[in-house]
Amino acid sequence: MASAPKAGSTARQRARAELTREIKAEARRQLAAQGAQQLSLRAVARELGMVSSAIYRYFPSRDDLLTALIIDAYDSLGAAAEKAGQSQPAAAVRGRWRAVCTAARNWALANPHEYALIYGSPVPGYQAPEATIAPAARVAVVFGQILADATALRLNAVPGQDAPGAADGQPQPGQQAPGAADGQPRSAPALSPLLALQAAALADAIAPGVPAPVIARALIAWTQLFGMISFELFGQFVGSADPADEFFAYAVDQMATLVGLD
Amino acid sequence: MASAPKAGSTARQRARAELTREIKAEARRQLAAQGAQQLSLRAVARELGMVSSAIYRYFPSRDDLLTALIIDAYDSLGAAAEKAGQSQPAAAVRGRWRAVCTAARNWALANPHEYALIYGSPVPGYQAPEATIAPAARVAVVFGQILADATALRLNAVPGQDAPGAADGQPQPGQQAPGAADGQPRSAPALSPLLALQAAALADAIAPGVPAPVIARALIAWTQLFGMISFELFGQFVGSADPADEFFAYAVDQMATLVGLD
DNA sequence: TCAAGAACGAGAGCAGTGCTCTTGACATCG
DNA sequence: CGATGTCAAGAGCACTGCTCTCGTTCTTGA
Repeated sequence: MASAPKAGSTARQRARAELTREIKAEARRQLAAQGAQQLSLRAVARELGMVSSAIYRYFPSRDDLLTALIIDAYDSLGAAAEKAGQSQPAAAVRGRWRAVCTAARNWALANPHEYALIYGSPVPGYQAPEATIAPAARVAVVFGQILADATALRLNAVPGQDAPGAADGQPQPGQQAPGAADGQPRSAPALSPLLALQAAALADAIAPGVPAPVIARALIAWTQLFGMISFELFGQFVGSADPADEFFAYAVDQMATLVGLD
Repeated sequence: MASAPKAGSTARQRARAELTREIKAEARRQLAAQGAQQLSLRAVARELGMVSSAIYRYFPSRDDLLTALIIDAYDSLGAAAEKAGQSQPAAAVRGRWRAVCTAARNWALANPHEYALIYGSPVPGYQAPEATIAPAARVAVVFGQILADATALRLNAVPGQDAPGAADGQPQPGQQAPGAADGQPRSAPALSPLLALQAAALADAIAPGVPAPVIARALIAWTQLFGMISFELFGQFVGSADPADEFFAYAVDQMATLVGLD
């Protein structure tokens, strides 16, 4: 984000950007080492050879430092997901889905404290500021693109036939469930009006052209993915699916089928 | 748990049990009001009119107090799930599944900080002690019973025919996927050896007689459920499935179908 | 019954935290 | 050159978890 030192700045501004970056780097180091709870402004300052009050010139409070780290974490995870999403040909939607899910898990396993920071319980009174929602959406956008590509592929494959109730994202309730013969994985219950609306809005935002029922199922897969990662990371799997590698692969596959990825 | 004052104790023991309970109650109040991070032994002591060091006679450290609260939270959630699981006739497996899921969500919404305590990021160096795993398993046990009942029902309904590869919970890989005609929701990929083993062990523990593939899918549903609740509680749904009531009902239904609940 | 001993509450104290305020040095710009 | 704004530093406040010591009180065993 704002970590590239602008060339045309005064020395003071460059020094400020530099120090801001160093503070974040040291804070990230402590975060990775001991978790968010143990992140101490004083310790960061100590490590950087400055006095604690100086930190407040750069981050007005501990929460602001944490927010910066949260944004970085979202961006880091988002970049990993995007890279994984482009690692395969656009048409290989199922392979891309698998790659993105695996990338998300690997990122979480490699950066458990960062993951806990963004997908664990939010810090006490902490309210996610506006600046976090865009980076937070990056992973969702990757999934949306895969869905959109899959939908477009299906439409092209069967030129004369519309995707079931897809055009307006607002199918008549109870009308588009018959038979699982057209790529829809299975007869699905009709979406409630509000849910259909939410799905349509989501499609408009990040997955143009994708039918609402597919979006709704993708939401399921989305929550399943991060639920699974959280369970693994937070130790909820001990005694059941631990180690979780094979269960993870199985679940990713099942969810791909659920959302109708070929 | 150990909150009922034993009758045949000395006055001192009764006073100790009483005070232990009061400390936990006040701590729970603070937890509900401000979250685990803000839970302060000193504040608890202050509120109880005692001096902070006295608390250490009852809980050797802050973590021990938190552990007690965690166990209580698991028990509270487990009790809610069990009650919901028994709110309907045993044969109504799908209705029971729905009831238990809804109960879990309602409990989480009513006790967000307690939920975050047990399903959010684990506190810094906190390692879940042995005493927590039994209460933590209560919800899983409820789900296991529903699965076991569903399996038994299916076996009784088709007396001459075994459930596919169910008897030993260890079906021959790649053998039981053909056709979705027997209650299995859909052709499913074969389980990997390790996953089949984990599922079989899990079945032995809490869901006797349930085929391994069903267990594996139930694990998916399990992680999906808590992933969904976490996303709702931790604000990951803002802008997408918020409010989440209808999405929740939809997802619960889809997961019931996934695990093959009629 | 009565003394030894365990359990207890109170208090002082240590090391640490986030954060505020003031002070004096320095760089930048008019 | 001088005014202005930025900066690091330090002292200090209120708070935290936790330890240790000190009398007191209750429990228990001889």
